[in-house]
Amino acid sequence: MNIQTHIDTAQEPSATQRAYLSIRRMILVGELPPGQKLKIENLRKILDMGGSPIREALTLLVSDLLVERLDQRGFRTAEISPHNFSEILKLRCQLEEMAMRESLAVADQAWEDRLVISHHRMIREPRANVERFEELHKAFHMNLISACNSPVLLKFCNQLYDLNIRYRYLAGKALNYSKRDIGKEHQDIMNAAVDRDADEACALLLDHYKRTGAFLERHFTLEAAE
Amino acid sequence: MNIQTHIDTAQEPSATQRAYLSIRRMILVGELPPGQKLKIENLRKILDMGGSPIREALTLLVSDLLVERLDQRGFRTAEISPHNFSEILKLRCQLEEMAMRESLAVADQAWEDRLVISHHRMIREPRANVERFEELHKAFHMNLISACNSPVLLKFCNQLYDLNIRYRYLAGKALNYSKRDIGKEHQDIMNAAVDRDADEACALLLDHYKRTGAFLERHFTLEAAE
DNA sequence: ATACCTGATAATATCGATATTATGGCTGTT
DNA sequence: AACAGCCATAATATCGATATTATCAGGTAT
Repeated sequence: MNIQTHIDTAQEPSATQRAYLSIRRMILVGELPPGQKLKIENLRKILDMGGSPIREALTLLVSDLLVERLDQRGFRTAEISPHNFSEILKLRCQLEEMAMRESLAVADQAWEDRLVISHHRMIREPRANVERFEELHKAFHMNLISACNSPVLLKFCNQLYDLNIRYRYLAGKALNYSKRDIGKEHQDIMNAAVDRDADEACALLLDHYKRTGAFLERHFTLEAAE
Repeated sequence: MNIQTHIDTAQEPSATQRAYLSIRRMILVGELPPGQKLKIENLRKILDMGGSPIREALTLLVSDLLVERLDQRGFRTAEISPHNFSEILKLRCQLEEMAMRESLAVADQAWEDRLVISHHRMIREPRANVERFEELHKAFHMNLISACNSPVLLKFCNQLYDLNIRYRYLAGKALNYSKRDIGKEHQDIMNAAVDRDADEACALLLDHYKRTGAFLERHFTLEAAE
């Protein structure tokens, strides 16, 4: 429910857990569009369970900022807006820079191993399987900052990552990476990180984010203007 | 449930809302000590309501980091530790500085009015009524940064504020303000803010936090060593 | 004596049903 | 014709009960 990007305690998940993961996924990939009303009855049928775990899952999603609760009028998926996107991008850059610097300052061998492994897995995954790739992509980015000795900061970064990826999914095919070599960007960031070169790693990371950000910003601003 | 520090839609609150506020208060002021098991049955008796709103309130508190959920073993209040305290203090300083600068950069007359009013109310409140004073104290601090056009950042600051205040309550009477003039510190921060002097306001604010922080840090570190 | 298994107990997680509350169309009035 | 108030409908919020799961004490085997 929280961070646990790399580990996954393979237990039979509770109904709440299943509901949380399912609904979260549906929101992130856009199956449930922004502003969509979330009727308990509907979700019950889809997920085949009682109302209580659904309510609980939705409540968890509220604090992830992926769902909004209205007085006594139920839940709906969070709205999107150009401003909200800019806000998330900006915060993400600031918090991840903090986290990166702290992480690199105390990073040990175990961290380095984690990082290299997650990078390897990411580049080995065919880009065709979008959701799986995004999962590995997130794992890589979270591992960069994972040595940072601040669970709360990591939690915030994790949340912001999810909020951001939602916009990426919503932009969907419109995303145009043609002028970029994403693979090289990742490689360079990792190299700088392994060298413990915080300035360089942060510069590359923020550039990595801002490139995609600038594109998406334009995309959503234009779309909102329609 | 979210920010709403200054406004309060005076509607009859739902059972969930009541449970959330009650339990949150009990954790913050230390009536429910750190690590305390939270049995639904107990809370039902105390709050006189069904189990569902309680569960939902506890779920909300999980994402406030005030409550922890254990697999299938229920809930308990979050543990405390010197390291956790330092982490919160540090994050708070960094995030509030960001928020303060953004807030002052775009602050308008309405913001200034809000700030002055909340300051006035705070200094008028007798310190005897601790909980009421703390409420006003929080309102003042949140108002400083309230013009910042970033709801997510405000939400984070709000959360961190609550996590921090919990430590203050736990230290309780041990808190020794004798060498400080808290009233003047607040006044100076407000003056700098009203002057839109971001550097000065931030310097004073961080000093304000770090003074209390340094004391509490010592307090909890010593206590943990016992 | 220690460790492991087992059953009784207590607590949780979940469900189905009910009471409460919002919504939207309809009627009557201005 | 437009608007306000009202009623039927649908959805939510909440409750009480049940099934599932963890905990812990007591007993047995090593």
